[in-house]
Amino acid sequence: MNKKAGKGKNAEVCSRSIIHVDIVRRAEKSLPSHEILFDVADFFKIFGDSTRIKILWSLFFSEMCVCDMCAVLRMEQSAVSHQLRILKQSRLVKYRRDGKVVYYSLDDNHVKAIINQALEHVKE
Amino acid sequence: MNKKAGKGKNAEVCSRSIIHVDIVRRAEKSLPSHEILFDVADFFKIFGDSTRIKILWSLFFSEMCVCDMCAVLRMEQSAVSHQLRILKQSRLVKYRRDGKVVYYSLDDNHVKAIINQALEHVKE
DNA sequence: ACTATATATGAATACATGTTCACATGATCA
DNA sequence: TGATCATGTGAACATGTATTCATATATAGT
Repeated sequence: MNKKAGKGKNAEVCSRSIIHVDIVRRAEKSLPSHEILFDVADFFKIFGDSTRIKILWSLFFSEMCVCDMCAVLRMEQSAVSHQLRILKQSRLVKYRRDGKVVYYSLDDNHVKAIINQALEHVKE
Repeated sequence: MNKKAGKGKNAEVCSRSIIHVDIVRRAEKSLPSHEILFDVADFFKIFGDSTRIKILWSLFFSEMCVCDMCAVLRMEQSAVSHQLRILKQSRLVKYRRDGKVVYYSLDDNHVKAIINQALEHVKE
């Protein structure tokens, strides 16, 4: 079947004759490393959940305790805490403790701009 | 155990006494509708996969056929086609057919800006 | 020390999603 | 029409992820 046998896992996925070599080369050269592209995707993944979007949006105005967030989101405290942990690990939010209450706030200036950009896009 | 039994599914998740009512009200008022927030999250979800990021990035320079993309991404044609379908449905890419070959290109001016913004963030 | 309260977290569950495989579709050419 | 090639797509599979439940931790007050 395959005339170009012997190449093993590097076998081309379709006949090379139609490939535009210059375009492929240029794209390959310009692509950032796998690690960076992975990090970029992971960064977007954080915003890819409406619960986290709501949390971030709520923090646009002021810091907020977990209990307040549960009220705004109408979600269980546990679910909110789990999402806050993800946002914390991503350095998008920071927190301070005051007695039993933990207050969260934005830890990144670009969050608002990024979300608004997407919002504009969604609104057509 | 629960002194406030009888409230069923609407039971508050923590004692109301510590809630900052004004802050909660303001956040509630400012939050866009569930549908919009869902769409925003879905929009980010598209960018939350490194394969799709690579595809979009490759299209920064020129249109490209599926076969070229497979070469750039070193992935199977089927996997690339599946991702192209998602990008197509999201109106981020468009395509034209030329004989057997299908050429894809960006269909949204903001894609480059959005990805670059994330890239800057990732690079610290 | 004991109780109450606010938050965090591990495990379980249900659901979403990316890739592969096998095959279908659509186009060109003999 | 039959063969070949580029691409599309449904199903299966594996993996990832958001929420819930139960429980742990941390702090304050008695």
